[in-house]
Amino acid sequence: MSKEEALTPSSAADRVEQALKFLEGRWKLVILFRLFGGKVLRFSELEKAIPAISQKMLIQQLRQMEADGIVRRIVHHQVPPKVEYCLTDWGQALCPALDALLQWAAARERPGETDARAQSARSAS
Amino acid sequence: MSKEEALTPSSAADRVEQALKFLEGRWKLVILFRLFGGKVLRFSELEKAIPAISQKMLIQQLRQMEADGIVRRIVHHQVPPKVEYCLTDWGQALCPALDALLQWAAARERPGETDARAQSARSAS
DNA sequence: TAAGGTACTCACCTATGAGTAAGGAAGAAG
DNA sequence: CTTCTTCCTTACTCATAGGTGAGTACCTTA
Repeated sequence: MSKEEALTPSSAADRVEQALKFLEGRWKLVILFRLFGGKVLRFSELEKAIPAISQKMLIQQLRQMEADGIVRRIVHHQVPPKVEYCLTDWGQALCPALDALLQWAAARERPGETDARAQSARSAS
Repeated sequence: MSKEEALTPSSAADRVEQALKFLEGRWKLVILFRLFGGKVLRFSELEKAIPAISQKMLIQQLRQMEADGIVRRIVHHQVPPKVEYCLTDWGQALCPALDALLQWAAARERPGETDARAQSARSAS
């Protein structure tokens, strides 16, 4: 509200698209929600928690999220290998944003939730 | 906060994915931001406002958004055809959700914005 | 009759993401 | 020396979203 007043429709759309890129990917959200709340899971635990995912996809999505700074990867140099994953602070910070999205979706077909004015002009046939 | 306590990680991820489906599509957000603020534009105006889009893509995205209940289509039965598009109330209600997303994205690489505690466990090498 | 603008449709092509199947490093256990 | 577990990689196929370019229906103007 205080520093950006010169955002055109295009630039705003661009930024949102950039933000959404972090969430794109068939399994990112599933992983995210498994890790919300400060949970720390190892690779095999995630595999068990998400039966439908393949190892390749799991690691691919995890790596992308790690590169994006959403999840943190903790390697324990043991044998057999042990690698744990958890959210970064920034990853945790997604919670309110996703919540806003959920509330928006929940307001579908439920008039008078966001603002009470009825929709006036309908079709000037 | 009051009615849904039984949402598993999977179901929550599912709902967010459902919500994000409404925004998926190369041009949806661009169109959305052109229409935010109660603006009413006709087809040719949208075409001019978004030069990179083709007619097919424009109409495709508009139709999907109309079917989703995000935009309203107003047909004037004139003789050069005139069709106008604007957002529904629900479409307008997307604003705060997208704003939350933007704020989250803006918090990247800026520590101490959401919560001030430093990240403790780093890598148990 | 012909040209032209507006909103829209259709047939086709391609780049990308998702998926499957298989294999590999690196020791510990036997 | 073989086998086991765990995490991860590589090679390949496939479905789909996105994109191009052309065409259509309608009526006006000249």
